Amino acid sequence: MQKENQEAVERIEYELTTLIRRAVYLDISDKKIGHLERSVYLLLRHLDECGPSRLKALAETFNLDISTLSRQASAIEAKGYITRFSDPTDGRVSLFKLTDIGMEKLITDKNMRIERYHAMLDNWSNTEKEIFGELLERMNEALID
Amino acid sequence: MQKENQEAVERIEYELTTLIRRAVYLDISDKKIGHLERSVYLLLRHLDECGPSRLKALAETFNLDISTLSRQASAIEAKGYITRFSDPTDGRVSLFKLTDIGMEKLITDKNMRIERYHAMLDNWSNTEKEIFGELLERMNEALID
DNA sequence: AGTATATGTTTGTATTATACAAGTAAATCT
DNA sequence: AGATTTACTTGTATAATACAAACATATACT
Repeated sequence: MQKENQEAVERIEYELTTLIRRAVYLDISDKKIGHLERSVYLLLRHLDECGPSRLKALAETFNLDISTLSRQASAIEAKGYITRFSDPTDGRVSLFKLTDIGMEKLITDKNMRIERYHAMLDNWSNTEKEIFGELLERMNEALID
Repeated sequence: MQKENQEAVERIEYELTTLIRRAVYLDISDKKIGHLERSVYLLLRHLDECGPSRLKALAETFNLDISTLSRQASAIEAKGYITRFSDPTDGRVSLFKLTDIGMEKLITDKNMRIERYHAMLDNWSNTEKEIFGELLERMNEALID
């Protein structure tokens, strides 16, 4: 079953698998130079965007087991970036929200990341950046099962 | 230091981190339905593209420790997808190459992956796919330290 | 040639992220 | 009020990884 755009799709497959490997490596290196780990960054970012969240919702967002999120959240809480409070309408539920420190960390880290993207994409035209962002967004839509 | 294309870059940063999380998850799910793990897939693909390779070179390619590659390669060898042979010019070096079975596995897996990309990108135009592939390739260039 | 040093790989050990299962606490249903 | 469900935590096992030590082979120096 040969597709008309076989080559383009093969290239996308190739480049995306490569990109993921490199990006994951970059995250690991980042950790060593003081950036937040990706998991922490994503969790803080989610709380910032979506407001207080419970573990179950976070686990679904990140496609991870609740027990994993439970430990992640506890660790991030211990660092003082988030706090936990009881849902007034349901005593079983722990809700998590950003602390001021967490918000500062998030902003700092986000800016460092964006700064790096600026540097990496220095020689791209505005239009190219816009198109890339748009296509990435569509790719992300497509990646949802 | 406000950049003229701040928004586009922020969007790229956002979408890329999201994409990585989703893609990593997809890889884990894939493993469960019979696909090769990403690490195995990448190693087989590299051997196919670059010919017989030594551990040190593989470790550098994937930004992993040599000891990690040593174990990965042994595991893949045990499955029969690659074989090891001595470099005739240097008795210390083990070179790895694909077996016939490994090549078959690689082709099958690659086709499954590409098939899925075809399905995911079904409603993209040819031009969009081409542009996305090209920009991904440039992004990958940019990601090299 | 013989010893010291460098290189390539393997193996031992510790850490981390993860899932699954069992346990605990709180809410809901009857 | 007791049974069931839901939300979370904790115990345990596994896998991927890095770092360090060990081992084998090659190269360099004298």
